[in-house]
Amino acid sequence: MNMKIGTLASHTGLSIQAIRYYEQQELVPTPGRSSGNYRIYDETSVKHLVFIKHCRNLGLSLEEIKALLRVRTKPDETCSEINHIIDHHVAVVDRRLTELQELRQQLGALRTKCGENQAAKDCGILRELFEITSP
Amino acid sequence: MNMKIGTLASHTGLSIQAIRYYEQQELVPTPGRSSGNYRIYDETSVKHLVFIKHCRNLGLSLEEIKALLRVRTKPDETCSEINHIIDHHVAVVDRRLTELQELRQQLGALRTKCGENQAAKDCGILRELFEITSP
DNA sequence: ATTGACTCTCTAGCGACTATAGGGTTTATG
DNA sequence: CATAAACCCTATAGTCGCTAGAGAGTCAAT
Ligand SMILES: [Zn+2]
Ligand SMILES: [Zn+2]
Ligand SMILES: [Zn+2]
Ligand SMILES: [Zn+2]
Repeated sequence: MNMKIGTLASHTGLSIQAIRYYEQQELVPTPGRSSGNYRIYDETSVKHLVFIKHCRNLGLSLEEIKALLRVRTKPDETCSEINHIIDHHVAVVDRRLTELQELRQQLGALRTKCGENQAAKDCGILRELFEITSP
Repeated sequence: MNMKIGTLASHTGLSIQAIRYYEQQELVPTPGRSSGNYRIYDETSVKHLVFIKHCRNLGLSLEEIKALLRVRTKPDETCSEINHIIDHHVAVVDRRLTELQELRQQLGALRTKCGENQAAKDCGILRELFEITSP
């Protein structure tokens, strides 16, 4: 049942340093220690960290995850903050998507300016980068 | 013709600190100094920094920009490295786009799990985040 | 002479870790 | 039982591309 940090790391797929970092940032409760000062975890710790990992995979920041975890400890309050966080995050992702799509298009256009191996002084990409004034 | 760093900053739209940072990272040549130890720039500096700014707007890293600038100083070599950099960068952007699109879809699906303000213990979002095991 | 606007260097901070150094602990093997 | 391998500890520095600040110096105008 009990395990040390290495086992927890392989059970969760997180790195040992990441787990210690989450502890320092107060996303996970301070674990107990063995006689040799090793951190001791159990199955609850695994679930807790898998929750965090899943949120990180969705791109949530540690502060956002912290807020979700806080709400989880107050099961009788409303979950409006949760909806708020997800909605905000969706908006951020949408904005970033739009930016990246524009970028992609500009890069594609730029790439067509050079056929293959020309002399650098004749390279259409360099010319374009040097001449274009603003996006 | 000559100008100090503040003027250069407003001519290029970059911050003063960014310009000094580019100098430190050797993306721009060490500028001359006035008697009072102020950096002195000219029109060439403006073009140089606008080039950098344009590349940054395309998401290129400072190292990539450094490589482009190096090629520009060797006008008789081939521009194959330039194509290489752009191609690599397009690939990075494409990968990131795919990731973000998946993320967006997962977030959208997650958001539908909660109607509006329920009690936190009944919130479908929290439940989903806690139960889903892997992406 | 004193303000104010500008500039200088140096340092710390952001986010979310990773990597290293220099130790201590536990476990397995001979 | 001794030793080596594997594991763990803390503390610190580094990543990237800047931003923000402290504390000092310079230059123009009033
Ligand atoms: Zn967010
Ligand atoms: Zn070319
Ligand atoms: Zn790139
Ligand atoms: Zn809810």
